Amino acid sequence: MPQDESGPDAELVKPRARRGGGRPTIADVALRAGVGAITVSRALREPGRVSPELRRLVAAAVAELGYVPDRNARALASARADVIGVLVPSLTNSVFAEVVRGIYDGLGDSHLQVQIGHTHYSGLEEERLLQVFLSQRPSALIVSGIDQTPAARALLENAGCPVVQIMETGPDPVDMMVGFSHFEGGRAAARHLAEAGYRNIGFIGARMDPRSKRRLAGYRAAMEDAGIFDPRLVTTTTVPSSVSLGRDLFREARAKMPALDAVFCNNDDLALGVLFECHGAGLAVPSAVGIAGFNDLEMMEAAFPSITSVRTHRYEIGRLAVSMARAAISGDRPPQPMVDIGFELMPRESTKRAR
Amino acid sequence: MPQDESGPDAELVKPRARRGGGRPTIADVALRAGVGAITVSRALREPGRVSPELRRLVAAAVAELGYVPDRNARALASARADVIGVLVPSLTNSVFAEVVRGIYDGLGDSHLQVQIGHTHYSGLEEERLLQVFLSQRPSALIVSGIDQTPAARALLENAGCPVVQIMETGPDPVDMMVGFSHFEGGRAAARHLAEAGYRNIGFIGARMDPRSKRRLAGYRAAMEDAGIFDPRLVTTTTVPSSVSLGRDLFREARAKMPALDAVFCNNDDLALGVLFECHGAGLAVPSAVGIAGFNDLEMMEAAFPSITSVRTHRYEIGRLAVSMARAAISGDRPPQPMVDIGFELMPRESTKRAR
DNA sequence: AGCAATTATGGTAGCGCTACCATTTCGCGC
DNA sequence: GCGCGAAATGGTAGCGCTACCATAATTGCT
Repeated sequence: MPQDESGPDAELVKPRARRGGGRPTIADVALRAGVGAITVSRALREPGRVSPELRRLVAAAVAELGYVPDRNARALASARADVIGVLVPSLTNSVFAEVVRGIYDGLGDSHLQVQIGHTHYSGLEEERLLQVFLSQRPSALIVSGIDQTPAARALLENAGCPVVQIMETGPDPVDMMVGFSHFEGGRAAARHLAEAGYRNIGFIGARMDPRSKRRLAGYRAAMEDAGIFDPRLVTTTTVPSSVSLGRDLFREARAKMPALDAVFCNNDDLALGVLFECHGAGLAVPSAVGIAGFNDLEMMEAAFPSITSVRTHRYEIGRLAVSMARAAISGDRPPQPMVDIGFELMPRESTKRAR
Repeated sequence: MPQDESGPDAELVKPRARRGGGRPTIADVALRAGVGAITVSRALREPGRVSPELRRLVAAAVAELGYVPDRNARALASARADVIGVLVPSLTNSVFAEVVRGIYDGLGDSHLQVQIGHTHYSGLEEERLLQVFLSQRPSALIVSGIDQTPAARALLENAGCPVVQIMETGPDPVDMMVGFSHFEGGRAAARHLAEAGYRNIGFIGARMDPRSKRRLAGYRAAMEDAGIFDPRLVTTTTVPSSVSLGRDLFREARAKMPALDAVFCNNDDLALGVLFECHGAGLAVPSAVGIAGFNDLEMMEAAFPSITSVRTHRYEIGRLAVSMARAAISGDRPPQPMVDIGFELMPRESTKRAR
């Protein structure tokens, strides 16, 4: 016990104001409850290991003092921060915004916090952020995609915490995985257009990150199966996606291939742009041009005509990723470390060609 | 100095493996560089206070050992986490997604991290999150809006760190403020519609959070100025905004007021829904119905016809908020603690009524 | 030259918590 | 009755860093 407020040597050793600003500490709670500090710590973290009586005493003292544990001290002492690091390419992409919403919702009443990093679709930035995150000893990591650089992959493998890769499925998970096959998603969309009777089905893609490339590969597979693939049907750019880019790319595609009678778009923003371009150019949808998008954002159903899209379960991916991470943190790893959450083709007016 | 690796009492006091997992610490760097630990600390945080020679030695030792400072230890010792807490209503609202992007970009090369909390438009949730954030002693707080509950307001005033309120301007800032007048934005949009020759100008609003209410008030002021206000022109709901909700509300508005010849929408999602509803119902835009939105998302310009909207500077608000916070953290508060960043009316095809 | 005022550097003592081990208490089987 | 393992509780010693103060080295001034 250091000393009383007016102890004999109060002049000698000035009891300088507590650095922390006078918030109650675990020692204050322990004193008030008449137990050891460690018991307070346990009562808060593993209530099962403390007798009900003491648990009640501690709870009362916590309430009386308005005690709030100091996360920084806890993290330092346990060499583990109650933080889940999340790496996404971008938050303005509403697909990832919904994933992140799912992640937050999945936290529930746990004391975990989320730390978000934006890779801007750059592997190098991803490496850098991983290092920053790891320097905090996170409880878990959630990363987007399966195309990490070798260095990033090594960091993840030695992270010393659960890792969940999201958005995609693949053969070689670092640890756990929740996603779906973009290849199959692309294939399903292209097949749907072919079955609807369209013949010159274009592909329009922006950004062309790895997932977009796999959608393109799926499209190509379906087109080759149907014997109607032609490289001139494909129009892509590395420019980030937008609605107006959809208009531009569609114009470009038609210029290259005037017989174009349908397009499968990389994502829904582009699809919306194509729809507007058709309106502007007086092309009837779906009779003259069929349109299919990817992700099935809310507006696809509300559009006129409503736009066919491949629904992806973004919110659920976020929730599931967190729930798997939480399970792994508490020691019981999910029996199934890889989850293919699938997708759903949503056929709508924009591909109902009158035959 | 505790003891050598094979000191005399190495058997007595087992030098158990370092808890932290063997990462180099500041003491290792100090030893390597031949300086005191505190000098290393200073060389990293305030290089100006260390001689160039030692600075170089320290930098070399850091590089050799791959030293990364432990944020948790730093936060505990300094009673200050290098974290900016950010409270937004929702991240799936792309308006706030862009604010957040601006915030991240505004961090630049500082060592600050961002912690995001979602209030879900709830004052109580905002209070709860503020308490969680404050328990970490953040370096600064950025909160959305000016309508905090009294309890939240008190928390902010005693936060002990810079606080920036964003998205709006108002008379009584907690500390600093970056935003614009939603009232004036709403007024400008309504006035524009009136000047374009529309007479029965409706207001469509979803969610109706405080900012939406102020836009409505601005609309009403403009309408009363023009002598054409009628309460039946206003159609609102507390349901969250969406494109399909825009369609529904517009149908509702027309049912109530068949003479409706224009609408000012709370936001761009609703405006897009109105456009689709017009397409679906065969109503010509802009001749039969004028449409104006709010925020000026990218798709407004790309729509057909392009949609008039009030451009808000969301990304800039985020950037500016961080730069003000950073200035305040380093002691030089911006001379101008309140910034009205304004807005810009973007007149487009959807309100070009042929007269 | 002499001395205060200023720098640059270092030592010490925590920040508030938890890992680790020690101690105590209890119930159980023989 | 006694030993023994399990459960409950506590003490001690840090986790890695920085605030605070002390000391040493330098400067500026009269």
